[in-house]
Amino acid sequence: MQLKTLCLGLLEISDATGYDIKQMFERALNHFHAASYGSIYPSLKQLEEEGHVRSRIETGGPHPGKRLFTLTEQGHEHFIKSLSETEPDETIRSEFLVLMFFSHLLETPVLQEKLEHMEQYYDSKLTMLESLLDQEHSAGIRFTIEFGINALSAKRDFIRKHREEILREHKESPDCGSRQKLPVEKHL
Amino acid sequence: MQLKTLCLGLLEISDATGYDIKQMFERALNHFHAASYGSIYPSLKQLEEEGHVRSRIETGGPHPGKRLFTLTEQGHEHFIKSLSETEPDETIRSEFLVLMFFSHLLETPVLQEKLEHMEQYYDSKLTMLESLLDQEHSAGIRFTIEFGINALSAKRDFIRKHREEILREHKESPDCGSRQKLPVEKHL
DNA sequence: TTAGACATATATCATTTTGATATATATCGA
DNA sequence: TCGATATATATCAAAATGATATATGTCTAA
Repeated sequence: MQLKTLCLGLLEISDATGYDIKQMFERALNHFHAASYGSIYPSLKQLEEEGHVRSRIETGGPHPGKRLFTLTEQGHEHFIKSLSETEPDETIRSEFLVLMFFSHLLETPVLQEKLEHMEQYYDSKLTMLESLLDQEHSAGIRFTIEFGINALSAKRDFIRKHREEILREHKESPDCGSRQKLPVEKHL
Repeated sequence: MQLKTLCLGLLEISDATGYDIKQMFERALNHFHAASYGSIYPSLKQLEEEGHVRSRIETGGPHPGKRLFTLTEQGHEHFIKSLSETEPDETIRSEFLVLMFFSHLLETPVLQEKLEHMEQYYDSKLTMLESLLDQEHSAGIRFTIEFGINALSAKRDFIRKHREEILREHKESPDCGSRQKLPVEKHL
């Protein structure tokens, strides 16, 4: 699913500026989809060219001149159709696991620092998600929050459970930066 | 961390062609990092220009003409440094959760199909990961596999546990495609 | 009261990455 | 020996990131 489509979806919730959309990504979609201004504004522009959204410039208010986008009937229809057609999957890019994959090349204190950092990372994400539960949400949105909490705590707990063991093993192992090849099957 | 850096890391394991690197991504890094040919080949080219890798054309073998890349000492050093400096985090893009977020706009049978699809998706990923455990691995690599299994099963089990409930609730609720606004706080 | 920090708001752009396509040879099984 | 699949490289338009620039509004502590 392209970002354009997702913007359409967010405009189902309420009329919004590009800035508002960015906010929604950071607040409500934070744990499963990111987006940058560099893609949001061009998306909105294209969407308007295609007739899926309309925009008007606000005259009053604290920020006159801001551009508010509204979904058109065509855009609504298009979103429903796209949504029905997207097959569910997920993509993960974990710098943390890259780090762990090559952890034999790190020094033990560095590895320790990374593990602690990651545990904190998950903790802060969890706190953020849990705070969302204070508000009322549709069943679907509630599902995404609870799903996120479930996944995040599983990962945090895994680190908690294995950190000491990993660190102990790591301290005892030899290499660390040496140029020798890994004891790994070529086609692993 | 850029793909270039990661390619360097994979060349720590063994000399490889662009194709081999793609294979490693699909087999060993599958559950936490993807990469396409369109970025792998250019990365390798740049890496060579920068002196981080060297390449030679194979003359014999079943595929004469293939270009084998080797890490240079400089490349090795560079990788260790980059690795120590990357702060651990992870990025998730879940089309599945996008679907769930807007699930009130889907028809119940469609939602049901998506949920089943996702459960299968996690199952097949799990099978793949579990098969990796047959081989011997460094502690770090073993960690990435077990971490992946842990996270994947948490997510699969969450769907299993809540699928019926979600579907029941969904069937009872009204909207589905209607243009009415969501009962959601604007700044959720 | 006012300077500085932070929030709101939009825009642009080089660089990176994706995803699709094209091409060619090798291998393996029916 | 035909066709499917695996090995191998390359290119490119389109999408997305991440950084930067700009401007105004609001809140707070000296």
